[in-house]
Amino acid sequence: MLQSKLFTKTKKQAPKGAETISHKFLARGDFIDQTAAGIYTFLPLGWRVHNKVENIIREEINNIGGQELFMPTLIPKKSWQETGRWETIDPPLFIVKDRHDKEFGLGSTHEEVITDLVRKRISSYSELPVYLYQFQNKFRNEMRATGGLLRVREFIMKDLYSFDVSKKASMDFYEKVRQAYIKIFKRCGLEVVAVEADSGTIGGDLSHEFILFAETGEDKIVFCPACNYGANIEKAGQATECPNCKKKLEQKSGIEAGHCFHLGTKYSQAMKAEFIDKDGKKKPIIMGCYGIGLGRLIAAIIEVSHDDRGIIWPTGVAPFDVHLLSIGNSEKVIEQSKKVYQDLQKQGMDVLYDDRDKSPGEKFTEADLIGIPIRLVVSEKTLAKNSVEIKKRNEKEEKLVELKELLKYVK
RNA sequence: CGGGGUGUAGCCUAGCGGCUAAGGCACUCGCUUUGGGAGCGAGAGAUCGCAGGUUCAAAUCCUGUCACCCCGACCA
Repeated sequence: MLQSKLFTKTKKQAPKGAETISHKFLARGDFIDQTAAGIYTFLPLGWRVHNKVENIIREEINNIGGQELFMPTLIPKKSWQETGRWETIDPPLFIVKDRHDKEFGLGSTHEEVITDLVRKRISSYSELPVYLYQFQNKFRNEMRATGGLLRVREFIMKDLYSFDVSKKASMDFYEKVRQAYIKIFKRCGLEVVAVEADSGTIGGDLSHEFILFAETGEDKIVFCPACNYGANIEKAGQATECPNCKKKLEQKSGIEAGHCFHLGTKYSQAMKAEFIDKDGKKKPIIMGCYGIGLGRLIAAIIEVSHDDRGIIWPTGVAPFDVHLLSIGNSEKVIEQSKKVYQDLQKQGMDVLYDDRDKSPGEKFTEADLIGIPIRLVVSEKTLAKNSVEIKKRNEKEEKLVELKELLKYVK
């Protein structure tokens, strides 16, 4: 894409109110725009990142047998009442009325809807397991939104629901999701730990949070550096030594990047989602649910991957693969830049080409802020040596490579 | 929801009873410039969040209201 056509514009100063690093850089790079408290627009660059992250998650969840579907945002009161959550959900639902005064809760989580789907279609053990997921807007009526994308009131979540015939099968899948999550976070450049947590109003008998250690995190956890045991501080209570290895526990703060719940039969019993087992008896389906908030994940990536100049996107989640800058506006430079741009595109690379008539300093500074992993420069200087300069965002030194060798270095 | 804070041009800020509301970024035009947010000149852009009040005079003081931010509580 030509940067001269890019809708968004970077800013020298972050808007007032932006306090966390991720919020400042997302705002300055014009990845997002605030519409209201805790409600954001993803602008073209931000949405590209969002799509990259979404696709990583999609691949990994498909790999463990997930089938993608899409459920509605408007969920009738009746559905929530089946499980009693119309009253008990906290933070409370956003409630809207239709023109006949009928009430709906905007989806904050979809156990009721999906359990209804499954009970209408599943009747035998032979039809299980099923693993269903979606990417969908979630609405959370929080008391207060904080930290840019870290805690918002509307966001897109990947929510996966598992339906198994036995506790053992369900726990095996729970473990598979855990492994898939580790892969997802790794591909996003994050090292996370799974810690024991409370299951809140979602319910169930077992729950893990995937925590990324970061100063800006609002989740407090205790962590055992010796054996990697961890627990949410509410779950851990007053414990000061590790229940596994008895070593001293450390307190850390972190960002909750994902959450797994083993629900058991909480929803299937309430909603009569049952199957006929081999022995001919009706049994409730064993369920689990698994969420990742995409916006928060994106913010988390920035919290751990940046320098004082801007974002350092890990390869794979960056808005573009390559940022090509042309310095100087001689015919030769422009012609050669265009050629490099086209050649890279032919190779299937996603290239942002800074074709604007701006000062070099401005282009460099903006490139660092936006944080695309590979930066190429075409200028009189590089052309004198028949070369292109290449610099990785996460490295200090740039180097010259010959034009004909370029593809080897970029791929 | 309790406590604190802030609303001035698209963004960041100055002005805090007194003349035509000031500066930086961004924007438009011209010339220059081209390896780390360029220089000079010209220009456009604001009912000072909104409503009411006090005053000869209100961006400035008072009351109300709305919005946003921070701390706390809450958090699927």
